[in-house]
Amino acid sequence: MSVNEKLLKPYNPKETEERIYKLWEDSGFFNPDNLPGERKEPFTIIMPPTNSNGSLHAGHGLVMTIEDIMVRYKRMRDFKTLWLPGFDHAGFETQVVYEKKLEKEGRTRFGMDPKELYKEILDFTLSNSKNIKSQIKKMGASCDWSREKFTLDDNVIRTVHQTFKRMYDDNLIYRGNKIVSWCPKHQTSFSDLEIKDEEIIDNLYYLKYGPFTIATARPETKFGDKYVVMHPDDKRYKKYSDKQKIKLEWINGPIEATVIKDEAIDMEFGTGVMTITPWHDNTDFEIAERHKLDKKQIIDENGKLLSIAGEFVGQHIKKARPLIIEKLQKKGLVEKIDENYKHVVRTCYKCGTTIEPQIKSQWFVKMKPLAEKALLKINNGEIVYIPEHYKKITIHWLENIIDWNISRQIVWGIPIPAKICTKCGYGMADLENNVKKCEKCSGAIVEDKDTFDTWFSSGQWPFITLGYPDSPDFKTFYPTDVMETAGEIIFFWVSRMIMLGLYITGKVPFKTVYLHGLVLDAKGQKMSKSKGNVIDPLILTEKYGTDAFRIGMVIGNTPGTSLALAEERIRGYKNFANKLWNIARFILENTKGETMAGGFPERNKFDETLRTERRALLKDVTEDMENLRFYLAAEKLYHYVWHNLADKIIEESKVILETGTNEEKTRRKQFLLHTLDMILKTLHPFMPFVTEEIWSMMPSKKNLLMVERWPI
RNA sequence: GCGGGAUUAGCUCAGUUGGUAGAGCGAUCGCUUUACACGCGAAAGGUCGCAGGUUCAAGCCCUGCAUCCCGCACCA
Repeated sequence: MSVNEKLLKPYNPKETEERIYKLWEDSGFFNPDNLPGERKEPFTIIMPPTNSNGSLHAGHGLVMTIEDIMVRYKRMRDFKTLWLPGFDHAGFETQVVYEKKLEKEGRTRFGMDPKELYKEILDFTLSNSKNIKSQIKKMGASCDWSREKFTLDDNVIRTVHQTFKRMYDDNLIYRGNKIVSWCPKHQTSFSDLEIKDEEIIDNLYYLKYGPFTIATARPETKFGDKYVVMHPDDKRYKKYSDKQKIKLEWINGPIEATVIKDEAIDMEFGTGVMTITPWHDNTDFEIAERHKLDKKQIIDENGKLLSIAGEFVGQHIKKARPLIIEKLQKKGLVEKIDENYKHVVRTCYKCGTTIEPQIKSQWFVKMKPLAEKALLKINNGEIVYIPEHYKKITIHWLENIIDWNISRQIVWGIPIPAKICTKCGYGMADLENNVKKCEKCSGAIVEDKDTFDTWFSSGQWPFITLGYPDSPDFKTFYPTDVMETAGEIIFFWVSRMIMLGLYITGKVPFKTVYLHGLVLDAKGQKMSKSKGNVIDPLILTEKYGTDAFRIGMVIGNTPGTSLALAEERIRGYKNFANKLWNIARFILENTKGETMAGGFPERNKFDETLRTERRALLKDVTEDMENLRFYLAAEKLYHYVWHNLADKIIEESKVILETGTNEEKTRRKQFLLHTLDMILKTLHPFMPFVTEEIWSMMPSKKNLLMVERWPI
């Protein structure tokens, strides 16, 4: 099909996109080593590794669009541009997805051979990532596939292990017997971030405990309670002294309780007296630690009562609670029940199961020293946050950081290279299987069966992907320039990358953090499978073209703000792609035979106005691009193309090209060609396919548009 | 309780250093005009949450208030 024939039909993204992407890929220009010209200054973005447990969703569409805009712009500005793609095994997330799949098949991971399970999930993940990769290509992403990384690649695991060892040697990682958040359904512990708070209305039970009345929402934990705690300043309980023993009748018979005075008690709450269950409550644990009190497990890992519960042993706490209350009532120990008690319970962020705090021996990262270093850099302004308020949020989090539990009791992840003493519980990092007995007590050791929190490894992603410490890539491209990701994972990922990056390499891993918001459905609701309102970006690109989807995701979407994705919106930008196509048709048809070489014939005042306008736009747009204000740049281009170039300039050109002198005609043709040239270049980062396609018909064309110079 | 954000046209949202309010979609009227009906033209629509303050000038800066959203912590 000749150029003109093609232009005579409406723009057809379906016919165009795959062909153009192949042109780009075959050119080799996605790889910074192959870019034309002298390029000294690098520009690097590490793509957030894509979860490989499903297919591409609208949020990914936004990531691919924004990052591609950045790298295409920088490539056109002569940077040695690297956008490094990756795929994420996504530890717990993927395991949850896979468990659901197993459930549907009537299977369960419990009782499965861990190696077998691992292999199944690996196959599942690899087949997903293959699919996602082709979907990323459909979005037009110009990333360097030759440098693609997977979070379970050998060198990733090796580096993560070395980091673990180094932190262990530096006393930044320790094995601790501490209270952790345990999900009884998923049978693993979590860090504090995998917890979702939920407000519920519950019963608050007022129970008689010897001479006291205690208030509790969880009577099922009270079997082992033998410490009764009150505030030292509470006048009501002045006559009781610290460590005083009191004999009293309790759920399963008489016990001896010990009075403890502790300032953690809120005198206003309930009766100002409580009993503690250190094994299953954070605050209680802390009180017990302070006073060196006994701790006893009441509830097992499945949420069932242990033998300490006497007749209730083996019962699930949910079922046991009313029975326990019944028994207490019979014994006359229930004073009253407040049925309207509003409080917050902590739940598993994935399944909503109530978290059961448990004391467990786990690996923890000491966060304070890491956070302090990060705070220094952030407060120094060494990392730019877009939008800015994320900086404050980060600082607030870092200033209040607590130690990070990095052990997970799941198979899908990077194994923790450590040995645990069976006698004293001491943990030892051991990369090469050298440890044969406990270094502390000489007791027998076992291999740690746990895996790392997936964020512990992805927190090292920027320097790992670039081949720390020896690779030339690491020297060239680290620290990276922009980390573009979802605002949601500012703590999970971004902040930890800063801390771990600083710790290992001594440098902040990126200079700018660009955080986008959530992509919501047209009504502004969060998309979810259960609500059935998930928008598949590929259906939209199929229907309206990838360019329409991309610019539709960008215009009017400020960083950090969530975006309601309405189909009509994308449709509107499809019309824009077509408009651009028709503008090109008009200009190319009316400038046949013209070349763009040489200067302009003498210009008159009128042309000068147009040229000034165009120059002002270019300056403005370039400034927006430099400041990552893509939503503004795109909108200005849109407005200029449609309401200036098409509505005004082309309309008056019809008259000039019809009735003008030869000189006027030539001058106008040149103006139109140069304007189209500039528009194609500046729109290219946003709408790479249609611009590249039109570019192929331009008289000024020498190389692919993707490596043309930005026209300023 | 601590922290962050939002409040601008019917809807979704822009508005960069303060200088007479913008876009898309929708709704109205009129056009098959040879780049484009995936289009063209015309008109409609906002006391910029409320109350003060700074300023020659405030959607934008300051103070207070209201409503909504999010994160963190927490009282058993």
